[in-house]
Amino acid sequence: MNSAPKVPIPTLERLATYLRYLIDLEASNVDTISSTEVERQTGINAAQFRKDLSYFREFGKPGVGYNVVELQTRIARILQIDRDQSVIVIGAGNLGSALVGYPGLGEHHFNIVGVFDSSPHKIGTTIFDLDILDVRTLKENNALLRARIAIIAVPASAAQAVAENAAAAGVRALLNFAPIILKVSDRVVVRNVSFLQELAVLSYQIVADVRK
Amino acid sequence: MNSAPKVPIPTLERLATYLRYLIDLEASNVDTISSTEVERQTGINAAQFRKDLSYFREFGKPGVGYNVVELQTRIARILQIDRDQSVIVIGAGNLGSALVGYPGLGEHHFNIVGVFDSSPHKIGTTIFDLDILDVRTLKENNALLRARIAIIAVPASAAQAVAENAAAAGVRALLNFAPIILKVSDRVVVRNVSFLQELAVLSYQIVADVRK
DNA sequence: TAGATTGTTAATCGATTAACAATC
DNA sequence: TAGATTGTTAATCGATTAACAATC
Repeated sequence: MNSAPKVPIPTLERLATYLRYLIDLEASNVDTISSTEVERQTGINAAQFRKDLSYFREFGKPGVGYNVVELQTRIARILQIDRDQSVIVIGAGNLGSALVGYPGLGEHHFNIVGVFDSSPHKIGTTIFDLDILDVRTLKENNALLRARIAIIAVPASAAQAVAENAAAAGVRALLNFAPIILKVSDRVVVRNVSFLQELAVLSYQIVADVRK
Repeated sequence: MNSAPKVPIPTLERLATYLRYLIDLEASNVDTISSTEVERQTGINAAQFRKDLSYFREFGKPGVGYNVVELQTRIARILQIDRDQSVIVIGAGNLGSALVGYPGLGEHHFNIVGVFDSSPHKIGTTIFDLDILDVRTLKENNALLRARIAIIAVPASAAQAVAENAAAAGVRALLNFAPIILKVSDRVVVRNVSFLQELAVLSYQIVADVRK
């Protein structure tokens, strides 16, 4: 029964890029687009684009191209962002707060439904109209909130424990901003975002570039 | 003269991970580590680890392993984060402000030396002891600040123009948080961070997982 | 020395790109 | 129909992993 072909992660990442791009095209009243045009505008190889889509059955018309609105709808459905998703944010520091207020989230159906922190000074206060809850009550609260995605924006020293608590509270996916490798059950998917790593790579590339 | 072997990007990313891990090891007073032990603790394949290091000449002693402090020093030097680097942040909204105050940056020699915004309400005020400067004066200011890395934390609609101004101001590397594909000269390196993309991939993976 | 572990070459795996028959 | 462009297979490229001689 498991005939679903495994979709490469880079394909999924590009799918999100295509979606953003298609939203812009729709706003510009473009109704059809070809893979060659996608390449011209985004730099992503036309064959790559077609191959990426081919993991999910047909989308386009040979000789014509892809209908912008239809493709947009299909990609949104594939990524499950055609419907509301509840997300919790753990850690209400500068970064956590910025994420709670991040403007694009709602538009993409990611609804922040809870914010948690451990500091007595923060618990009970609000950010962007959300009460900051005690991280120790994560499990009880998420029994009601039912978020399956959690954003971890706590210091590295707290992140592993937070990840475990989130998993115990029914969370299935973690977006981790703490600079640490989380060890979680394979029922939980993790993606890491590391500012320091990004800057370090850039730092190397500036110099490597000079050598060419 | 161009005999430098091309280092894969994933290798550079892992190098930053190794560095973090080595700093932790040093704090725990471990002085030697083997590639097998690295695999056990980080999940990164031992051969991968050795291969990654092999792009940069020898580090270890056969039969013994790697000296933690020495390896740490060498990786920091490769990534150019053994010395101070000036970084500017463009966009002083929630995200930009959070990045200016991000605690790990200074420890890794990334010094935020300037923050820019376009809003008259923000220009002239301070965040984390830094004056917010007028983004229209980017070029003049960076002639003094001499940052080669810029973090772009402005809305998508402003990002392309900001990237061009940064490049004109001598910036060589961009860490872009705006959800848009920047078009820049190939003298400028870019890395993108997209929260929405990360969440979208997780969103897909939660469901894909169920099918297995 | 014997045991352990490196650095590197070769084998494998997976992702990207090219090519082209099918089709609108 | 002729021209354009898809979906997919095959070729290429590059990264990961395994294997092992060199060496501490």
